[in-house]
Amino acid sequence: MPPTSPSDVVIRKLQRISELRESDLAVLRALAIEEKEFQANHDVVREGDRPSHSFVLVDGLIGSTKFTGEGKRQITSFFVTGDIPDLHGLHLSVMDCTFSTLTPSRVGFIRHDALRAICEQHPNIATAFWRSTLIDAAIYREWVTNVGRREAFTRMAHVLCELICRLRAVGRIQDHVADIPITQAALGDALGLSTVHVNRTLQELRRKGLIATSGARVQALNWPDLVRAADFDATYLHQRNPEAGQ
Amino acid sequence: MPPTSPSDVVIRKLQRISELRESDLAVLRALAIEEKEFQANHDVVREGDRPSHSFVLVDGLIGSTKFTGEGKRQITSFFVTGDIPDLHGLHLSVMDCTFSTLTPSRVGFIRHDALRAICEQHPNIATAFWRSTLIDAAIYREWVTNVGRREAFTRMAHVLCELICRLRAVGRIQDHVADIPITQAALGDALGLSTVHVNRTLQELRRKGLIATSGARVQALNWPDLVRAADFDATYLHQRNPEAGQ
DNA sequence: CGACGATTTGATCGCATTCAAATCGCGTGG
DNA sequence: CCACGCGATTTGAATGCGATCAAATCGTCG
Repeated sequence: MPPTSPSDVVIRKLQRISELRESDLAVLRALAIEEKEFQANHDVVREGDRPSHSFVLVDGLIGSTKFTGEGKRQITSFFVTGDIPDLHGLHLSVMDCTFSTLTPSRVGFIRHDALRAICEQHPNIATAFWRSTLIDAAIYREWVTNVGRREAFTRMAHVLCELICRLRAVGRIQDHVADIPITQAALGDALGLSTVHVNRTLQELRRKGLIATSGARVQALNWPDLVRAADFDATYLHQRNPEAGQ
Repeated sequence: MPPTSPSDVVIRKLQRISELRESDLAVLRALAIEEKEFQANHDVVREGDRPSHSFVLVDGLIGSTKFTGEGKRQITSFFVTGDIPDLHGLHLSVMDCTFSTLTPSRVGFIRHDALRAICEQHPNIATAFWRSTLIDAAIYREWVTNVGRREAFTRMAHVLCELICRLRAVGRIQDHVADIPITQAALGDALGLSTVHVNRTLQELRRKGLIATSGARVQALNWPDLVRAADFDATYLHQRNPEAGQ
């Protein structure tokens, strides 16, 4: 099969979250997207930038990150294949966060003026993009709760559940096995925990038989129990067919 | 002067964050909004609801809240006059969080179908509404960072700075004096802290001469130092004229 | 005055951090 | 093929920030 084109990735993403007409698809297929590769731990867009493009994540894992004045890093959300992490840049001129690759990634850049033209002429597509940013916001909300009110064990289980659900939705998972070469340090930055505690928490999850890890691979050994331990309810992901691939 | 109409509040809000034409204003002025009063600590919209309206906060303070399985509450964001907290409900059918009043509040309900019709016919207004939800998302992002990586003292100072900035932007503040009858318990739920620790943290802020409180009133005694202590940078609020009223 | 919610204080506990060092895993070069 | 280097993971011990529990005080409204 031919390599997936970036615009296909965008189309599939929008189809997962909203209803598109055949005419909309044609418009999106014609969208010019410039592809680029990044190694792990590279900034795609930086806080303070005033970008003229947004980017779609074609493959890999990206984090929206912020730094405190003390230099501590917080990852405020993950992004997987199909996501358009900085779509908000279309209407917010200054970036208030940095988007960094957490694994080697392929991204496609889309000109803002092209997006604006499409949104103006195709309200249906505009709504789909809008909806995409709203789902991102829903995830941020859940993360506030996760970091603010859940203890480390539950918190860790919760992000893992989220990642597995989102990766499954984009076909990146077989049998609850996620191939995520994410470091424990990055997990800590996402959870507001120290690396040391991330390590111990993962050990506890393994000891309880909820997950198995082999290198970068994380496997949910007992999905129902993991979900329960995580206090996880996928509603906030607003997936149209959440049970797909269960 | 005549009492402010809900649609005026909406118009002012949108004007603060984007450029509107005279024709847009006329459309918005014609928007039907049904006003309602709520006491403090009442749910306006609940998690799980599938509302047919969104609401604008005409006066008061509202929190977007979530509960963990253990029954712990997290406030994921505050909303002030002019904000449309559940605008995301326009494109996300199921509510993933509850909106509760933190003080007695006046809110105005706007039908989704009316909003959809406007957005379809006036891309300019649609963009303004979209932008409003993007700013909400930016605030959620900052809160993840605040709760995840800042210690109690800085964290508390940070929310206070945010609240003061936002209240000032809507003319609810004279001389850094905010009239916010918010309980320490609610502050704790917003910060992911216990009520006891909120109390002690506020005492520390007072002891250092950064704030003064008298009942519900919070006063920034030394704005530059408070901002510094808070590690606060208002960029994420995406206000068009951030220095207004400084 | 009485009542109830909010604030304040004191004492103890525990989860997670911090610091330090050892081990593992893997790619590179001798 | 082995030695080396470097980043990631793991382990141990000590510390501390904030939670929890319990009780007193304040404030306001009926």
